[in-house]
Amino acid sequence: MDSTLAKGLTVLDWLVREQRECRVVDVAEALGLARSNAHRTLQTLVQCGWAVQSPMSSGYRPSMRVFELGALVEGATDLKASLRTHLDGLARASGETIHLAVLDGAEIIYIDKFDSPMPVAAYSRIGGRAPAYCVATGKALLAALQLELAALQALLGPLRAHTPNTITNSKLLHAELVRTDKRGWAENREEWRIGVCGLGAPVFNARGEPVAAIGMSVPTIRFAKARARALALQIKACALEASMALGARAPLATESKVSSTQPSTKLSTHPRRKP
Amino acid sequence: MDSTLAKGLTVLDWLVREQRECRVVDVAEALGLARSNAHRTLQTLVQCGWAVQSPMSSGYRPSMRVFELGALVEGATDLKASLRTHLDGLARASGETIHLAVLDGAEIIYIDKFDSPMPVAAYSRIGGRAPAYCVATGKALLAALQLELAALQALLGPLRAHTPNTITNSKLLHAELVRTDKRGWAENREEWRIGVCGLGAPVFNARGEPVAAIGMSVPTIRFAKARARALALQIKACALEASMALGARAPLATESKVSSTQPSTKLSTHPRRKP
DNA sequence: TACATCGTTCCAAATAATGGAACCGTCGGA
DNA sequence: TCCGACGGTTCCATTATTTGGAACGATGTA
Repeated sequence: MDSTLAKGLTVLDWLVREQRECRVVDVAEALGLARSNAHRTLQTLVQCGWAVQSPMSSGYRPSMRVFELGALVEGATDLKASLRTHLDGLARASGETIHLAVLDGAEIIYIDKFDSPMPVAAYSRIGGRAPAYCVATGKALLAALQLELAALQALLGPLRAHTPNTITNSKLLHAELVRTDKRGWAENREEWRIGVCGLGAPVFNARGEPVAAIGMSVPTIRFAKARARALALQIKACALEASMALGARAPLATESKVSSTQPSTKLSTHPRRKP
Repeated sequence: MDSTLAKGLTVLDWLVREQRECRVVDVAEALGLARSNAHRTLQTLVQCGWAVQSPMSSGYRPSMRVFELGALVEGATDLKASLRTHLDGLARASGETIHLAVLDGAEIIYIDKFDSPMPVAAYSRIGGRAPAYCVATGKALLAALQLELAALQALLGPLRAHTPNTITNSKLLHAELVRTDKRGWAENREEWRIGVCGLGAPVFNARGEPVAAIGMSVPTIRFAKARARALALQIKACALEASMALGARAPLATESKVSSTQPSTKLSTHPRRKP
């Protein structure tokens, strides 16, 4: 373990999250480094182009290179571009806030967002995170992975309650995920933030792998049963179109003339994976 | 200069740009490191959460944390969100590809993009770069900085020609930037890519600082004089609205009843800075 | 079976990082 | 104007870390 590298990455991370111009002493204090050490580390970051130093104040900020690399990482740079039209359409049709999210371990990260004209209570940000098992996009992605109970438990660890509605029993969660995968969309009823419900559906690539989820955040007031159902179908349709745009194969017709060699369990209406 | 840190950052950078899962030997070869060294460095990146190792192939990829931090860096996370409506409107009104870009040294970086239904020859990517003096967004931002000739030369260095139309004389460039700042929009006539023209206008924040530029890429075929002019006025109007949305003050009325204490040179119709 | 490739571990030698001290510039009172 | 506090930067002997060759084991290939 290269401790100097770890130290430098910590400094960079801290610098980014601090969201303001930082001085040498700030870094030194915050991370418990000697002034000279903090100074040298920051200078190295500057020389490597990961930070910039203000010529007058001599304070430090992260450079745009971090943004540049971030944009590259989301291997989905094109994914985002290809799906933007779909998301925009959904945003207009529903009038609600729309998200695009990917799974990162036990959390989801929002990679794109369309704000509703009617603002939602919960504030979300591109690059922001949420526990996968608490939000609709996360549940949609987890469901699409079709994990066994044990694998699910291993991935998520203990389920913390964030509201009284959070599902904290992994067996219940697993059962819901199976249902979710079958019907093709996920639901969140104030399981992450009180006052905010959500709907989500997975998007598959040409290889049939779930690569992202389309989500919708809806204030509970506007989440009456009939409307929720209508929105859910909208999302599901949108996610299906999006999958098509990525080259996924069409769902298995009307499920009536499917050859009987197909396994009957867990048959969902999505582009198939694990063929 | 912490060389271990520099090495680690190089590895991370390389890993991100490689856009594929990389093995220890790949890194070792590409960067001239000993196998054991590359291995330890990658392990450190994984332990610090900047990379992930595939459990089966044991190959390495950058983690979503890099994306997360990138999104945070673009201090403009909210800038992007606030301007998205404007950009979208402009994209629809014009039918052309729209960009949002910020200045990073002598280059601009695209931080948002709306693709035209009629595709442009030049391919651009969110997170992509271009020389500021060759593209409309870059010229709009440079113009808004109101640099003296010497400062401009210092910032840009020698001007390389990327097409026969690229402006390679810094005096000519400076003169054009002064004009650009006055009229409120910038133009690029195949100075970066043959076949592609562009228009751009700066967006100012509440403190009157130029924070981004709205740009439009138009194939030369659709860039006839009359249309170009019409589009330029659209962009200028859009950028002004966007500036307002960020809290910039309105331009100085009709420039008629402006107090005579104002310096007469370089007076532009944008929200003022350097008060 | 033999061979090649690659990930990983180990360790003594070589090198780089560390942090205290000192220096210098700036700012804000007294 | 002088003083003291603060913070950025430089220096350097001590210390701790990184380094890379060698070796091991696993996996795949001729």
